[in-house]
Amino acid sequence: MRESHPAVHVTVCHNCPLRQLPLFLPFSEGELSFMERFKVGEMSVDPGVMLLEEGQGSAHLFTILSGLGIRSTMLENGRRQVINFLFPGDFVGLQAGLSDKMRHTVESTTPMVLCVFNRANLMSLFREEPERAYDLTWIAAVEEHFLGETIATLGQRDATQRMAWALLRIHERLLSVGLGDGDGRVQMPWRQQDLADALGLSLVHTNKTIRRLREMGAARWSGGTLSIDREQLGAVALADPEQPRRRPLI
Amino acid sequence: MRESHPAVHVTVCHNCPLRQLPLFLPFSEGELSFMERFKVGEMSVDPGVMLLEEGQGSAHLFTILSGLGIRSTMLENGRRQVINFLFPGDFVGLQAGLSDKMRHTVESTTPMVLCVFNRANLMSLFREEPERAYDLTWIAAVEEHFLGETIATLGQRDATQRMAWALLRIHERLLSVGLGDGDGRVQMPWRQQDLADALGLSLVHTNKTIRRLREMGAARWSGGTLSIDREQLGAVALADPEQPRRRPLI
DNA sequence: CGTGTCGTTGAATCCAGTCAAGTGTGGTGG
DNA sequence: CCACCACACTTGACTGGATTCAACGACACG
Repeated sequence: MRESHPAVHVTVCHNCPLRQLPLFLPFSEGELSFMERFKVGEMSVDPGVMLLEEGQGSAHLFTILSGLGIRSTMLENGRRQVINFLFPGDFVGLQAGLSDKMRHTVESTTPMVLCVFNRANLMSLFREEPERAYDLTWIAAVEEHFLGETIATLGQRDATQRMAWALLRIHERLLSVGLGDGDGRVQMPWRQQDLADALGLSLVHTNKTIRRLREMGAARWSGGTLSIDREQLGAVALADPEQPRRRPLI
Repeated sequence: MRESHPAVHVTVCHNCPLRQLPLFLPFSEGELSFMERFKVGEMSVDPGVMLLEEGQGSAHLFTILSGLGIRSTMLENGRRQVINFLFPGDFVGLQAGLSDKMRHTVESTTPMVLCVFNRANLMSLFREEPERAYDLTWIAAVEEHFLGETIATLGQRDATQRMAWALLRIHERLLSVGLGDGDGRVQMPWRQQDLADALGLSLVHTNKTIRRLREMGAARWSGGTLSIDREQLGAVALADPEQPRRRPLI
């Protein structure tokens, strides 16, 4: 996956089915020179490594070539919030607002391989590669949409619905990056605590919620393997048949 | 504020102190031609108007010149989630991922004046105006960061902390766009229901929470006017002196 | 002067958090 | 080989914060 050291041979990222982000297609001849300057190199890390740390500055941006991670923040009161889970194809480090002050932590959950870019050259990317710059903005916009969905989930769904929603999303993305066994089962490297921190639930209640989903046959998750009943999970995530809260405005 | 109809005289947006976004600085001579094509016109709307509707397509992007609004989504179960409040200087309509399918609703809370752009010409902007394109991405990235903060708040803070956090943010932004009376009081056009839907609280509990903040002298809000004790509100928003939840990971 | 909207308050219920303890697995070292 | 520890996952009992239900007051508007 990284046998070719020539800094430019990055043919992996175009394989992001979920978002279909065309940012890192195999380069054609003429483009090599600039991308070479922009790309600093590749980086592979073990599980549990902090790639970006809250409060620290970082001169780099990353693209995930392989592996899974977590983006989170620590509140002043000591509680951790997982902002989102990171999958191959995701772009990391832009969220600080193009400045280099990190407001959140990024860490690897599994071994990861990343493509490292120089933040200082970002403006050049916009000048010399408008198409890729466009794609970059596209990624940011899509991710913003995802975060909006997360906000809606945290704000308006109960524990069971949140969990169903999360497992659905995670399963979907893991499948899409080829971490399934071809039979609906996927490798699920995150812990219940991570899910809990992502969904704003306590660990205990997270556990009990998963159990409930297991008992109703909507999801099985044990030993790092997850399989779901898409139909049923979807029904749970959306549901709330009775008492549709009357719309408050107009 | 919109006496000059010549579609290009958009000297307002550069005045966004909070984000300092230089997207719409007064144009120099050479730039007129392109921005003229990109900009479709201006639009002013009354309070309570849907600018973008969930599920509808939109060929347009907007910049808010003046006025306040709300971006929200409706869940399948009938509950509304306010994603964020909209202030002058905000860019609206990008969040769908540069596609034109709207996944959320944008509506005006006060009378608004907007700068309307043609989504189809966005790619041209990247080709012909890399600097502005960069700024655009910057906005998206900053907003993504804001949403991350919101997620953390919804996930990890209780009602009082959320409310303190929200009032703090809103007050800050209203001040920064010049809606203060110079004496710490600001015009606060949103209803308690809007706050409730933004913070994932019930209307009743929202009310009681505001009351609690009022009683402790941290915030006064009545008749569309809000004034706060920044110190105290900040303390409430962060707090939780006891039982710092032990870190779960590493 | 009804009607609708927004704000306010009290009482009852319940979802989710906290506390506490127990299981199972893998790693380490005597 | 087994005691010991660390870690993730479970489960039960209790508590409490937030929701829901239900009214009522204030104000605007036709």
